[in-house]
Amino acid sequence: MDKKPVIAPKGRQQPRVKIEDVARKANVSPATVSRVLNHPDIVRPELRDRVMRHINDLAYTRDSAARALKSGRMRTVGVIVPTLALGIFAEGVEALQNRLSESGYTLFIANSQYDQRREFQELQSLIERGIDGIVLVGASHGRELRSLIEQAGVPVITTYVAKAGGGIPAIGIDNESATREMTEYLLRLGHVRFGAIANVVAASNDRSRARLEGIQRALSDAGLPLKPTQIVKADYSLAQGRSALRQLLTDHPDTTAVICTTDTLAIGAMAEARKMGLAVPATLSITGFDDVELAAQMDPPLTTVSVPAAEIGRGAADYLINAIAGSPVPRSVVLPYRLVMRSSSAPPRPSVRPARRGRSRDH
Amino acid sequence: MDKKPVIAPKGRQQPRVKIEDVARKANVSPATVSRVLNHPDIVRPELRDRVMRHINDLAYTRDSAARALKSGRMRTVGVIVPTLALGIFAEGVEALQNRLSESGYTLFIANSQYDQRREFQELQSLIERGIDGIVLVGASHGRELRSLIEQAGVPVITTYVAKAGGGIPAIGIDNESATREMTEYLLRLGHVRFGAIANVVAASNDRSRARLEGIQRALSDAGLPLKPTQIVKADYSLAQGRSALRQLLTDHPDTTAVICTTDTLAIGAMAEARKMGLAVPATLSITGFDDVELAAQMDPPLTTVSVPAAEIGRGAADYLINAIAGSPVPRSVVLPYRLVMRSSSAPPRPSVRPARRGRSRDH
DNA sequence: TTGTAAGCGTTATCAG
DNA sequence: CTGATAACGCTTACAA
Repeated sequence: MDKKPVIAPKGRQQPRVKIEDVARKANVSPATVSRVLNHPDIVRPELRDRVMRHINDLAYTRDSAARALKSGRMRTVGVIVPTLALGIFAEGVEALQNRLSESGYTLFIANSQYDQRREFQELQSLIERGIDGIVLVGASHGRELRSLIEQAGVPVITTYVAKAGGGIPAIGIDNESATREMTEYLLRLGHVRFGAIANVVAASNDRSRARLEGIQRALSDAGLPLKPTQIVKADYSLAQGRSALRQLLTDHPDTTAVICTTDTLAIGAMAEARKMGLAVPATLSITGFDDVELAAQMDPPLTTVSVPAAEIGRGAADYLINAIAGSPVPRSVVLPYRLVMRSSSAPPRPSVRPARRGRSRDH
Repeated sequence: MDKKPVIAPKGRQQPRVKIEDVARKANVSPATVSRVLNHPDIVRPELRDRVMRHINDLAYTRDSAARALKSGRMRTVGVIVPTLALGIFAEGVEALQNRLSESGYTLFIANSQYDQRREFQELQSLIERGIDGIVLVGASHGRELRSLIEQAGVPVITTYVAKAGGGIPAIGIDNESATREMTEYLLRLGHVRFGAIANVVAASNDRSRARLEGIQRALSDAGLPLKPTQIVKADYSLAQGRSALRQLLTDHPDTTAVICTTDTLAIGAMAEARKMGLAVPATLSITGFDDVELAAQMDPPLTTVSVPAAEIGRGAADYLINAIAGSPVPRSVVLPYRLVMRSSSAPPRPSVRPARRGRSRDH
């Protein structure tokens, strides 16, 4: 009896079963075995069954490297997300993988940490791997990357945005329009002193940039353009949501509505508001973006924009599967977002103004 | 002279640059080009540089299928997680991918939705893809799956647990010991009426099962064994944390400490406690597990167990890289967890009991 | 140090 | 309907 050493044995295990082994056992040629697997309908049923039995007996599976070499197709798709730490991307990737898996594709994953150089490198590595399709996130991609894609001649789709430059097809939502609507909703409630917290620190985060533009545009159109100090830039952490709110209220203590470009920031802002003793929404309305699971469970529940991440993932999978097969595909797919009005937003308190203020009358 | 057949490989655009093209341009043999790429040190520098120039000129990259076929190595690793929706897994996958990428490996990802059958199928598909290593999650894997792994002869490691059955190496924490410590801490604070909320609904969630056992064992050892109604089973959603707390307090209104097997459940429980008007921690102590980003930002901040997810991901990558290379590898790696005492836990209020009691003297 | 040539396992073509 | 055979693009003995 051999005692298991702490050290893994270096030796290669028993050689893989190959098509020839099956052929020999079944007394047919390798070609026939191949046909049984790839075109069962052109093999005499009786023979087909016999071969199949041997295939199962030997637990034979085709070598994917050899298949890929022969056919030029890997049946593999790659995705590069900025990070998996954001639930919204994780959800999209999960849906993408599930749909691809149903169609016999396998998914390579990589992350760029919001760094365009890293994105390029990871993509290069994936292309060298011979992937048949590429899923990216966002609209901002260097022209270097676009020419890499072009040269590789691999179908690509970018996600979470409604359109992208360089002729790259996209599937996602119109981020700018979503925040514009959200802002208009707050305007209708009667707000006039706004603040925005936007995670536009990462150069490549065009989603948040578009969202910020939506806010700015709506407010400009309403004759209430945001001053630079009314916009606090942050990364995507909860803690930055807190400090951003604090800074915003230091500069503009009379703000009544804060629009955040992600739920994470909004949740941080709500936490800070609570700590500062500000009632949400009585004193301050706060809104987010993404509709993460927690949003609905906050106290008060967070008003936000729901992003159909799973649908984006599935749509990207379908797009690529069709494109790879040479089937016709749409140029772009704009998915609907959904404004979810919850209790973190309300009309501003009428009595907020400077001077001494009497007791609030509304409750 | 064999001209290229009229029927080009379906769908391929301009034929790929191959090693022979580079060789011709550089006036060397294909073997030399190959050596420049794979063993640069054994090629005369001058020649090497010339070849390199042509490689760059033509933007040549090796066909990975052909390489894999020849070498029997795909330089590819696969991971199967229950879901990416849990930040803890997303974080681990991200770290895993980053480390693998540094070593020239690419990561296939799949998810099982906590379903052992799906896990088996996904693994089968990955193995057919010729992956060189496998990362799994948790200790519970059917013997069918284990024999599949054995037969494939591919290195494997399972994560987030300290040990697994079937001789599978593991990297992770001792979940049972962690909750035992947490429970003992609450006992030391003076709690005697406990409740547990555990996401043990998914049959394959052995992490939470182990955590629950840790709680039970500590309480049994303290002579305070949990009754079945003191244990509420849930899935891993925030909403279930809410309803679980409500149910627990319906059955045992005098509970002073609730131990949850995940932060998500704990956060749900805290939300519900607030809604019910129960002060945390004054009336009720609540603890979680995972130390997600939000835990520290809660009000009050959540006492929890910090799980080194990134370290687990990196460790799994290193393990596989070594195992694939035939280097010695440890049988298992137990990583330290960290109890993070925050303000959601405190001694029970002395005045909860029936009969009158003197004022507490300790403060 | 560089070139030649033999496969790696599969599948498509063509002949039987 | 089935069998022999020639690639697919690359790496690595082995030869020069």
